[in-house]
Amino acid sequence: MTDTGTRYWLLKTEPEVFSLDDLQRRGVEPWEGVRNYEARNHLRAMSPGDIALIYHSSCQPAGIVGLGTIAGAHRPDPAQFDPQSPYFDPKSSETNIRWSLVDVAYQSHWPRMVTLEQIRQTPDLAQMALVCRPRLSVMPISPEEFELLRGMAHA
DNA sequence: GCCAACGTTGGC
DNA sequence: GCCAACGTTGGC
Repeated sequence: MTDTGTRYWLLKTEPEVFSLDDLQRRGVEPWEGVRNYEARNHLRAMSPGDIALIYHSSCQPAGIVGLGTIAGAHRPDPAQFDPQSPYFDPKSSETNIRWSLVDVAYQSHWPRMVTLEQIRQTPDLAQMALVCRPRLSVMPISPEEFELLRGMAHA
């Protein structure tokens, strides 16, 4: 019997490029441009209905601002085949699809942002890849971490 | 298959 | 905008 429980993921985005407000306006957005194999493997492990914690990076303050849901199975990222795209990858082909994306649907803004600083100051969150692996842009979140973060957002 | 050079990420 | 950390590339 495979695990069918809801899983939790963290997705980073630079709000100057694409923010949670943008996701709310769009409704659903293809999460394109992930070009790191570990992050890609996490995308490929996602299932429809999984929860995405949306994290704003490269801004002041950085932190988790709300939630999305994974809206469909992963699929090839079309940008890898588009020479006009900044995410073009000449080594990708139809028979060697290097990069994947998932579609992310807007769910909610949290009542208050949970900042990176708060996360760092919380001992039970010190194992998060966000802290230990600062350059990873897609990462799994445990149910325990999710509940703790959700509580901080609603405190 | 090692590893130096290079490019990118992301906090500050 | 700086720069440390670190993932990726490519010459050997």
